Amino acid sequence: MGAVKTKRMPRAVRERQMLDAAVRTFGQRGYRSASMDEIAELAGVSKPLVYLYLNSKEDLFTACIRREAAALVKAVRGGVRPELPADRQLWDGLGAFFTHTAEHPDGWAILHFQARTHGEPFAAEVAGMRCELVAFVTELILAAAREAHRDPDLPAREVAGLAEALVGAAESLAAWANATEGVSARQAAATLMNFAWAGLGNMMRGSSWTPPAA
Amino acid sequence: MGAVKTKRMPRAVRERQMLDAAVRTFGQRGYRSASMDEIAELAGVSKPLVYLYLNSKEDLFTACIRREAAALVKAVRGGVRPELPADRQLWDGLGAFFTHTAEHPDGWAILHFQARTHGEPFAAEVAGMRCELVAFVTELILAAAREAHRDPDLPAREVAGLAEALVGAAESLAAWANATEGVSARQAAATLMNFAWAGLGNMMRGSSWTPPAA
Amino acid sequence: MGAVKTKRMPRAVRERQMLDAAVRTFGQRGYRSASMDEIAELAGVSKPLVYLYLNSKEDLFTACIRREAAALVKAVRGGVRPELPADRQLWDGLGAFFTHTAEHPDGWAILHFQARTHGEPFAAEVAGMRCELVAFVTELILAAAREAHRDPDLPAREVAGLAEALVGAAESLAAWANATEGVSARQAAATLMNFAWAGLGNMMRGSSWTPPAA
Amino acid sequence: MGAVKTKRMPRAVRERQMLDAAVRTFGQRGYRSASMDEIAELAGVSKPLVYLYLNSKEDLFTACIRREAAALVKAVRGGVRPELPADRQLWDGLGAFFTHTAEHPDGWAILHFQARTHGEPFAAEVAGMRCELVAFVTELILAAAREAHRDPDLPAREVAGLAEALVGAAESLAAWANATEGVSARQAAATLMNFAWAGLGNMMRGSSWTPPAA
DNA sequence: CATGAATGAGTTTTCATTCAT
DNA sequence: CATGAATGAAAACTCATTCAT
Repeated sequence: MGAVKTKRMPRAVRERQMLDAAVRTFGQRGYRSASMDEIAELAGVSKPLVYLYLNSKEDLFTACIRREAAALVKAVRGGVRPELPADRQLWDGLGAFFTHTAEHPDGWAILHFQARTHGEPFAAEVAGMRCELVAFVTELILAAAREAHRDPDLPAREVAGLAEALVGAAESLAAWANATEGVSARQAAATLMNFAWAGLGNMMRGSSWTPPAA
Repeated sequence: MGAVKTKRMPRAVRERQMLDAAVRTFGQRGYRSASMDEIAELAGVSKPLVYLYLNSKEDLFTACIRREAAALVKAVRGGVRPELPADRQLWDGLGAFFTHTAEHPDGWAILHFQARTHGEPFAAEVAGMRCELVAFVTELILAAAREAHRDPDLPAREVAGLAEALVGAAESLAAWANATEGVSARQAAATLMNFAWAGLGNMMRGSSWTPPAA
Repeated sequence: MGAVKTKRMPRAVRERQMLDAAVRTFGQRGYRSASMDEIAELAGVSKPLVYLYLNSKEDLFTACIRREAAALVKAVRGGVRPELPADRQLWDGLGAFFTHTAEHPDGWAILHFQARTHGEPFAAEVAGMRCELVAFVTELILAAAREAHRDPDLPAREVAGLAEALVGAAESLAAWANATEGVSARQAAATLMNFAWAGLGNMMRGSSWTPPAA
Repeated sequence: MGAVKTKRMPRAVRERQMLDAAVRTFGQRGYRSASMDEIAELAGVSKPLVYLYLNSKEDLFTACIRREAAALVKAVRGGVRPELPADRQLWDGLGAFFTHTAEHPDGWAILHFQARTHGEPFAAEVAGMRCELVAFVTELILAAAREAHRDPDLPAREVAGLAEALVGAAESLAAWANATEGVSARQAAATLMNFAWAGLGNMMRGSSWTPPAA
């Protein structure tokens, strides 16, 4: 395991090794419990080199978050083809999401668990990624409405709520699917797709559950 | 006025103060970052007293989790009246859930973020509570099916998936509602209720979105 | 075990219980590792009472040393009958010594191990007891010389050395006999008696091993 | 002059300094009372460095025991010349023993007092060294018997008892010689040598003190 | 560039000891 | 008398971080 003791590698490669090690360590131990010693050792470099390239533990963690967030967004966006119908795009996007999180459990642990539990600087970083995903889902909802020849003037607040709930449910299900034996990415996607499509149909039909007067 | 340095309080009172301080500190700083010093100071007692009453940081954290989990379950169960129809019960339960989490943000942070990111002993504690909530939702789904004079032989796996997604979405929305200015517990509940009711209707109708052959 | 929760016992009894508990705890855990909490609990009294009666941990330990030292000296002196010949007295004294230390292992641990490893105040206390024993042995040696109609002008320094070596050997053998399965007090005494009697005979005969010029 | 705050020394040197400081501190204060702070300060380094090189207080103490035990055994074995007669070897060995313990009082305190009073892991370490010494003495006793043209079938148990008593007496006398003004290593060795030689002669002659019927 | 050597500041935890009731 | 409530002080140990070489 670990990197073989090779010398004089270009900086970019070294940095990648460090980030790999950091993601793994942060993902498994958590931000506070992970030690720079452990990360440096796993990366196969000396500690001062980590500091030279990545400044501090905080910066290192931030770099991890950014890299993993970008990778996730790229995977989701790259998983859909814009020329297909909206429902198919949503399906493909969910599939890509669950597949990516299942294949990068440490990265997902960082984004979902660690980054949000250690103060503003990190939480904000993840919030940015979440925004992108919510925006992406919102687009798809509106596209679906257009395709159904519905007036695009769906109530903005409800669309926002739907998108938010959908992303939130996806995040929860990702953890569940990762942890539960026998639940595949495809099954998780199917469960959620049904959920989402029903809610969306309801909304476009204008029919909804009416809360009591309270 | 305020918490003047009062001395010699009965043990039960002091323990409550300590737990209050601990919940707040753990919720805001995270398990590892929270220091026993800070907790003791916030509780207005010396550190040795915290150890005398609560043994260790681990035990203290566990005690926090238990108390907050019990309080949340009690709030949800106490928010519904079993003689009402199932949909009304679900609505009331969701309302109670969002209200309670909004009113106890630190407790919710502990349950949702901190406890799950710091190893088995803690995660298991929360998993117990989650099970109770999922079971509660599952009951309601089945009750709703009965009330609609549907055969109660809904596919178990789908009901489980629905309940899981619903609870997961609720958990995510709780954080969102807490963080987003202008989103009330009532609104969060409404969004989710619509979502849930549509999914449930779909399921009972047997209609669902069909994934492509892939 | 422990003392049954009885109230209002005379001070002397309470003190005895505390010393019993302290001897046991100090003997097994060592001076530093023994905690006042543990001692108080084992004695079946509250901690402040221990302080009321015995002042401090140091004083408590000193009291233990004194009691156990006195008991040991009393056992040895009480084990011999002055009207018997010197060799029989030595034999009986050694027997009493090994029997007592075997029957009071915690007390012996305090005297032999703990008291000597924790600084002057305690070491001095034990040194006193040792002096008594050495003096006792010296008496016997001189008595033996008299009985053998030897001039009592044996070289003082050699007598001192012999007594010292004898007591030292006895102390070491006590630990060895306590720890080694199958070595009884009687056997330990026999081994040492042979040793001693031979050395004594040698000395009285004036014959001794002569060191090289060096 | 003196130990000016010198920096950046090779690891081996620093380790030696730390062990020196630890032996001194443990020897004088005892295992529990010695603090890592004090040891680090006496060694002229920071505490983390002590932990970096020697892991824990337990490991540090074990390292001390090992070093001092090895040094003592080496001194004794190195003090004798195997080509000389057995009695001369015993004399030289005792001399080396008393000289070494007198010159390294802290090391001897660790071996004789501290290590044996603080639980198995440490006691076992010393027991090993003791075994070596007892074995060495046993060899010499048998050699002496051979030189005296005695049948080498001395009773094993008695030889063991003699060796044990001899080593025990030596250990006790070492403390006595260290503590008593005006008792040199040579004198201690002479006292014990007489003792031993007489006992040995007795044993080879088959004559011994006979305990009363009891 | 790369690294072995080094540390300041902080962590959890324990313990002897004292009062107010 | 007896005790539950409370703490100051210090212990072992860890970690992010920096230089001199």
